[in-house]
Amino acid sequence: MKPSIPKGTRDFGPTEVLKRRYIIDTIRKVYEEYGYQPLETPAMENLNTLMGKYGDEGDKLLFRVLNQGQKVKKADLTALEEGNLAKFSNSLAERGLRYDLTIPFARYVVMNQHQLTFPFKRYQIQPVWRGDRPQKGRYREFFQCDADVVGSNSLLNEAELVQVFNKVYSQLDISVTVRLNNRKVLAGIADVIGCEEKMMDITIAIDKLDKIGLEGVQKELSNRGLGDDEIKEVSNFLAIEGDIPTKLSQLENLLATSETGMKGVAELKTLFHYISQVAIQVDVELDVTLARGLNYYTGTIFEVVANDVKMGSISGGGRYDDLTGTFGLPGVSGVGISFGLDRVYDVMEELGKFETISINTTQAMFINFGGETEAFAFKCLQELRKAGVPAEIYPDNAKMKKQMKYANTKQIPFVIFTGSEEMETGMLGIKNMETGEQEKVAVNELVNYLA
RNA sequence: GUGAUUGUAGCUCAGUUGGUUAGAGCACUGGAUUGUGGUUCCAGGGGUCGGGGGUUCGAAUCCCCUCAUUCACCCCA
Repeated sequence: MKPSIPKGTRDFGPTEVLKRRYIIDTIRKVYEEYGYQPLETPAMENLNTLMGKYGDEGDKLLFRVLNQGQKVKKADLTALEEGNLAKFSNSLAERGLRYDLTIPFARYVVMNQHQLTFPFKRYQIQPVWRGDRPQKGRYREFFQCDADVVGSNSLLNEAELVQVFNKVYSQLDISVTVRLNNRKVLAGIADVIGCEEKMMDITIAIDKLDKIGLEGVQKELSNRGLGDDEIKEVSNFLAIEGDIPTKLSQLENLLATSETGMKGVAELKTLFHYISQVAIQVDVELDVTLARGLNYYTGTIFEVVANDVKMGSISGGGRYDDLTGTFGLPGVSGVGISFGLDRVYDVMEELGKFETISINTTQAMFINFGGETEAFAFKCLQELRKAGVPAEIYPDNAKMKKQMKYANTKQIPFVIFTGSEEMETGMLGIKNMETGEQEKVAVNELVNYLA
């Protein structure tokens, strides 16, 4: 048979793993610097934990884990006959692969509420699964790097998360724009035009502004059932321009009649004030058209895009006022962000940011000359490892050329010769693979030489 | 779920209006060089042309089906 892996999944070879680890380590260190603590949850959750949390689209994209053993008898064949495929497929599975890290976190918080000290700050770097059609920057298995804080309404949390974006992307040397908005502002827009129930339709439409333009948005609003006057009012919001204080005051004017909207503006004002107090190198924008994010966001919304690469958002996040409510713990507010590891990787690859990262860890390799010298080299090797120097010996007495080629391909910086002559004199030949120079070094000097 | 795209050696790709034994570069193996890689030269191995069916004297090439890929829409990291 021809070997293959499932659609939208990937193998990661040694160099890819090292590059991915570099990104993960960068994010993890910044998270820890800001007081977030690690958490890991199972790949699988009970389906009822997951269902209904991500909208209809999300439910469709959930990977279900088929029931096994006696549980297959639970299959609802009546539903199948009636053509109710959704009901039928739900009867086949009770568990599913996690779709994001936020819902499992909420579940964890509720289950452990009495053990946790609030505000609780956690980070989580694990894979998630979605049954999308793969395309650029979109995979069926991908890593998210989340940081969330629950049990605090303070906008200082939001400000710190912007700092986290700033620090991580500065360290990774990616030029990005952090876009900010507030769900309450979006609700306010629907509010002032008297279409509260159409908030989702409006946000989905205006979110496409940069993609389909003003006329496209207006057309979409019309398709979604808005009248001409209402569309005109929405257009006023799309026309907001200028620096952040200007935008905020324009928003204030337009939203004056909406309590919710004004609250959103006030929150944005506070957040931008906090941000202005600290050093931020990346671009931070207020974008009224930013609507993206999952259904449960209620306050601040974050999105990060790379400035020099055409790719969807590489990070996102937001505040959710009642995330744990569905699990029986109402009134706990949280805010969090997520880095899309795979997209960050793709961006860095496209920008050539990995060229300076070393793909090798082995510092020295012993050539294997066979016979007694093999054991001698093996013994010398132990000295290096004991001193913490990553080293290896070529395991077979292969041709010199083959061994050298192996060291060269693996980019091992030093090759050590321990033939019969070296064994007698105790002076080992050590070759610098970069310069091609070779020297004689005593066995007990090896560690110092390589240090 | 919708619409396109591309499938030829391990990888990246040529392959003319359908015409002899399907090619190149890189990679790999051996040799020039029996204790010295990365440069050079020589030689070699490696192909169900994604799969199935059809048209034809003849198909990598044209038609149909199918599978896979990539991209876009929807939605999202």
